[in-house]
Amino acid sequence: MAQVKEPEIYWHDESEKELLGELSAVASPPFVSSKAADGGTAGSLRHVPNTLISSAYSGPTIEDIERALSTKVPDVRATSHRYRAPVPEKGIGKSDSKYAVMIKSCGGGVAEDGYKWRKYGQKTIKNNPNPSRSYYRCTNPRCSAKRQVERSKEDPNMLTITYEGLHLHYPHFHVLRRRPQDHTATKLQVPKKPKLQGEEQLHKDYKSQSIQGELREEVVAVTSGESSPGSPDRGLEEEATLNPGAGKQNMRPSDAVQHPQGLLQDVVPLLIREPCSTGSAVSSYHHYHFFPTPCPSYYSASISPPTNPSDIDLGLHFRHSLNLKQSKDR
DNA sequence: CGGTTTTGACCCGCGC
DNA sequence: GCGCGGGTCAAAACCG
Repeated sequence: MAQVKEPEIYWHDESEKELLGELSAVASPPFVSSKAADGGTAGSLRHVPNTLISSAYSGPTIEDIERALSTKVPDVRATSHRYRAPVPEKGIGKSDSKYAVMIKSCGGGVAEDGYKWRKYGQKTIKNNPNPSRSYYRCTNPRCSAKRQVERSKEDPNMLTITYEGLHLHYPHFHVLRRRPQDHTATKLQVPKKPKLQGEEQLHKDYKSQSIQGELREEVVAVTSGESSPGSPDRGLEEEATLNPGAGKQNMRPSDAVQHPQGLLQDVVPLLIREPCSTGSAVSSYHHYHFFPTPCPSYYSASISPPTNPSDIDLGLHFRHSLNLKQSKDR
């Protein structure tokens, strides 16, 4: 794989150093990837031992983050709400850190991935019968992650989500879930008027998204746990930012129990774990059921371009986990 | 009222 | 140099 280069990341203050310290203990990236940049065949499904998940990741690494943090640049964001995100010619912010995920859309929307995105543009794409590509940027001001969502040319039911950049914070729901009171609040949070559909609704419902506990725990059990203790005194956002988890190499069994949701959401985009959580009905009303309705296409996600034999077929993994859960429920 | 989405305009890289 | 197309900006509209 091409060496991942430095992202353009702007840091505001000394707290970033703390973040760096936390990140240094993290082995898990925000997204599964990837050797995606190494090339391969999209859609190929292979079952790889779970233990390879972390090793298969070839996206931004801690080293990359450290390098990025070592290259401080003037903080444009801090001085102006309007900024033009620098797009380095080379580096993590560009092609090397792109992860294309193909996912079958259920219900006309795109799946949640655990992060909060703000749409900043939309373009019609030439040679694509499907109307447009949407551009999203992570709402976390410290985060330079972006993603593009477009429908596949071949199959309008397939969404191609291209992630670009690196999340330097927890997924949003991770924070919600980590606090018992938040969890309760989330559980009771039901939108009064689910109106929007598809991707739009996704963003609206984002804050009410909760973890589908049972499956999540199953998946975590076969992948990786999270050991960062977290600080109950920190605010949500701060906790999300400064406490991005810890690597499984540091994990103790008790940690997995304490934080059953683990790092999964840090590692696997929720769209893969939960590709059908595309609307308010799913994300808001069914907090404790992985899928409210049968969704035959779940886990049809694949990392693209998949690359080499060490690629992970997360889909197969999670399908397996889901099957376990469904059998239990029967 | 603050955050998000929409959407036309603008910027910029690339190919010819 | 020019045109094209992808990516981003930014003001207005929308929404809770």
